[in-house]
Amino acid sequence: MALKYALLGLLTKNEATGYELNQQFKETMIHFWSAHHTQIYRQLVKMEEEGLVSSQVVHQVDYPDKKVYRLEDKGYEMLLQWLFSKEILPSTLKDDLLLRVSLFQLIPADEAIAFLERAKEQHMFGLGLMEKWRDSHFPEGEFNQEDLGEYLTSEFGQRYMQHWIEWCDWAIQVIKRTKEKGSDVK
Amino acid sequence: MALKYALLGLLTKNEATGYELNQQFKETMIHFWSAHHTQIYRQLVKMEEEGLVSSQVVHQVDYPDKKVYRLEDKGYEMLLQWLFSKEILPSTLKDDLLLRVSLFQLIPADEAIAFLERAKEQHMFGLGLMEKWRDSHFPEGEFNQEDLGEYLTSEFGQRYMQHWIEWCDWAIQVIKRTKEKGSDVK
DNA sequence: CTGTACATGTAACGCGTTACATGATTGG
DNA sequence: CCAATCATGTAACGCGTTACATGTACAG
Repeated sequence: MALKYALLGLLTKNEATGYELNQQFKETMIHFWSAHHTQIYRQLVKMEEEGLVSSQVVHQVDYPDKKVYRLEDKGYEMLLQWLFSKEILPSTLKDDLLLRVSLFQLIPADEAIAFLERAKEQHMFGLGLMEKWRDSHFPEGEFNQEDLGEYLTSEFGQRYMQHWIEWCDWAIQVIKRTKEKGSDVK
Repeated sequence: MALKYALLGLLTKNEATGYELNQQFKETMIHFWSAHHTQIYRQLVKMEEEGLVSSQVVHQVDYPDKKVYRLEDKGYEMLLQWLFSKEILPSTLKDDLLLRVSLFQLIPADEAIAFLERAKEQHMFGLGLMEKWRDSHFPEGEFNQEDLGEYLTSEFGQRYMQHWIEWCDWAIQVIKRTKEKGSDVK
């Protein structure tokens, strides 16, 4: 159900095509969400059937026609209701990389360390992108009231990346220490 | 595909019933994964068809019969192949709570603060559970080589909770500050 | 007498992922 | 000439969630 609210939320800022909504997902929601364009198109069709959004086809000369979606009152009401009423459940992770980490006892220590070092690089790269994004959107940490949500979640994303990187360093040290102790561990 | 590997991974430790695998998910994989028992039963049937695991029905007198699954060589090989070969992609979050945070500009500041305070409590509760679990499984931070993966991922889970809690404190302060400045923000 | 744990599932539906399809314009 | 970008989708399949179904034993 949450993709629906994500799309309604984006449409509170501007009317947009499915394509543009997909771009916005990749750009701003990367901090805490992801969605494929196929999901977005599917969801938009459903939401129009339910009367939450409406669409208008815009003819273009040099480009293919596009379909612009606009938020309807019913959609806005549903969004606000969700924002106020839904209960708060602790968030759960679901992470492929950590699943592999949880089985590190099955592979050699060197493999495990190499894995963590590559994972660290990936997250450092991600952090770099987020920092750049924040600098261009909120220079000097300044933000407008209408961007409050984005400001808060982008900080979350950045801290999450830092947490990952720090944990990688910690985990690498742990494995190196158990390696030194050698076979007398266990 | 990942649930398959999670189950194969658990079965490297011991043979188990679907019920027990579900318990183990809730207990140890809570740090980075979740799965419903219905998924687990469905996946086990498929894995048996593929010859990755085998099962044996054990009759019981006072309880219903149970079906014990055991890892087969083919399953173990597939698991190791996955552990070694699959490329490393940066992890992506998907979090309902953050989706709501990203729309905080649509609700009053007091509501937003109340939301964050409840979210903080939830994560403090989660942290407490994880700390208890770690103390009982790894007293004094000691662990056996065969538990390396669990040791590393449970640290990740704990740090993740701490990161959440710290971010909540930060976000609450940000909102309080914009509230003070009042209408001259924007 | 009620709820919880044990133990295993089916059915229905919705979300997530991958592959495929089409076809124009612009930049290197 | 090739790749990328703009723009919109269908189809197939697998994963995730919720509701329902069945029946016993034990603790409070």
